[in-house]
Amino acid sequence: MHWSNLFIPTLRENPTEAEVVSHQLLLRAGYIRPLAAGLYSYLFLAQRSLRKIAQIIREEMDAIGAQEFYLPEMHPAELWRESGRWEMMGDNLFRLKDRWGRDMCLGFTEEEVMTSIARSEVRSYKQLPQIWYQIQTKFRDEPRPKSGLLRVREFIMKDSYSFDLDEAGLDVSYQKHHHAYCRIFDRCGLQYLVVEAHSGAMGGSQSHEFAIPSDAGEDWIAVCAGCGYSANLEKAESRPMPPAASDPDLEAKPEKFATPNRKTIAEVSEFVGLPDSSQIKSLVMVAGDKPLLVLLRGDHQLSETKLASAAGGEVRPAHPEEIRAWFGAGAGSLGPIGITNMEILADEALRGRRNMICGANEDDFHLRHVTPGQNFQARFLDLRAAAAGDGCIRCGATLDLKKCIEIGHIFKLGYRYSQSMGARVLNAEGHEVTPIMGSYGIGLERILTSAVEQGHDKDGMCLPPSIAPFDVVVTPVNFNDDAQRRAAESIYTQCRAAGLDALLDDRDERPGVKFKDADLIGVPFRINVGKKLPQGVVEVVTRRARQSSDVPLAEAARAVLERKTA
RNA sequence: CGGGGCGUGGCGCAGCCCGGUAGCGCACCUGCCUUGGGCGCAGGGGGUCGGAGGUUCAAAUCCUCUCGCCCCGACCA
Repeated sequence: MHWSNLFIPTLRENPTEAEVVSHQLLLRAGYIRPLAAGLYSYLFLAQRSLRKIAQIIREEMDAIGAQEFYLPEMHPAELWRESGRWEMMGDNLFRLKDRWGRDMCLGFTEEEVMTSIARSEVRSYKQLPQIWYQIQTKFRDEPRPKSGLLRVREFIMKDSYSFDLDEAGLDVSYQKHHHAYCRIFDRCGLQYLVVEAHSGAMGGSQSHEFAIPSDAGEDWIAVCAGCGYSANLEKAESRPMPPAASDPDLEAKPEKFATPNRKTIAEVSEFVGLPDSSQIKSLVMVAGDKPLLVLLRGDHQLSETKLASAAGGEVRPAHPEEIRAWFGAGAGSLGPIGITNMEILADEALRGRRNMICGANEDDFHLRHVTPGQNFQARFLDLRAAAAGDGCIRCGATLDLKKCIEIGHIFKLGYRYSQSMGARVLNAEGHEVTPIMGSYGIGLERILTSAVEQGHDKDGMCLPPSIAPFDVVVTPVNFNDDAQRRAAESIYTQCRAAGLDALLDDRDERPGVKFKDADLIGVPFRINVGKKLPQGVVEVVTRRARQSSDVPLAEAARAVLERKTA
């Protein structure tokens, strides 16, 4: 294509609203323009890149026997009521009414639609397994869209769904997806982690997340440098660092002492001259309408996800009035001793500890010499969030926390949807059974965004050739020079004949402008046709490495092809 | 939903405190010039100052309300 005819509105300066690099560059390079909060128009370059990403995904999904569908993105509420998600999704679901007043919603994911097709058409185990997918727009009414294309209200997702007769079959479908996802992200030129993930409130037994380490990300991933264990912080287990001070070795009874105006862990620590890890942190949470007293080591943080799993549902912090009513004291003076009106859950890190400090359930008083399991009883389980510096649960090496972008998620759904929506097949014995499902998502824009986050420099993007909008740009340094122009045209034709996505920068601009623009939009290779032309030589420049080499005119296209596939 | 910030030509900003003819850089158009990293010179077009109401002889500027956007937090299979 000829650049002079294209709409590639590059900007010299960064728009102020953009903070993360990928957002700035996608705007500056003329890939996208904002329409409203969390809604972007994908201009020519973005669309080309997304099409390449979609094609890679399509090829790899097809390779595992998945079948592409095209589904409605506007759904009747009835389907969502059947699965229970109409109520569960809350404000995140885009809802609307048709002219007859019937409730509708915009596609969030497609479990309901896929399951409804399966239940009405799939009758026999002989038809299983099935893997169905789509690459379409999804809608989520995010409370806070942010970071360019990273968190938006309308985006493109590849989501697939597997239907199997039994768990062994689901394992196979899951592994196929795991494999396909690795192929997809490899081909997109991304460096990613495969991490154990929380399977969520929707049930499900196993889940992995594909994560791109990046400061722009919103997920925290715990990574072990020793054995490679990695898990989403919502799920990660760890061995805590030992307490900063050893427990006093003495037989003593809990003893009340005054702590005037000391409410926080830090204030009490300073007052008693002991580290945070010598204290018991007491949090009051509410699951449904049931209060829970949650105990952690003073320097640890609660993982609400782990607590929710333990409690079997969503949890929230108790309100100050509730705490006052249940404990007779404020939040700064709580402890487990004497508490009989609610269940007490204690983090594993408190097991075996002795003579610790906790609140006395009386304002401005604490207790010392409190020994878990002796002075109070509790259910011990893993409740704390892993922290950087903790030991790996598998090998003991030090865990690191990395911020990541979640680009893909695979998920054993189990019977959640097939059960509630009544999908049934006959098995080999002629008995009616419920098929087991998996669901598997990839965010297309997040692949592009991650590629920019991982590949950029001060001049712009350095996109991997597989997903860049063009492979190569041919740049005659002086387009008014007839010889250069003719040579550039001929090289451009050569490139196209070689199967390269080529762009000819035929604009009557100064060389600096052309070079800057080419760097900005991230085309992986550039062929400069300039002052060496009289010797029959042009330059092939690799964007990412900023390497330039002289090649004979006739070999320019082949040189790019070699570098692209290298 | 809580906290903070910002809305002035396509983009980046100044002007606002202390009311008095709306400005700068880039981009855009015309001409000349120039051609290896966002040239140079000259001329030119383009703005309901987010919106509504109020105060005032007079509002981009002061007051009230409102809308939008960004950031932090909460939220987020």
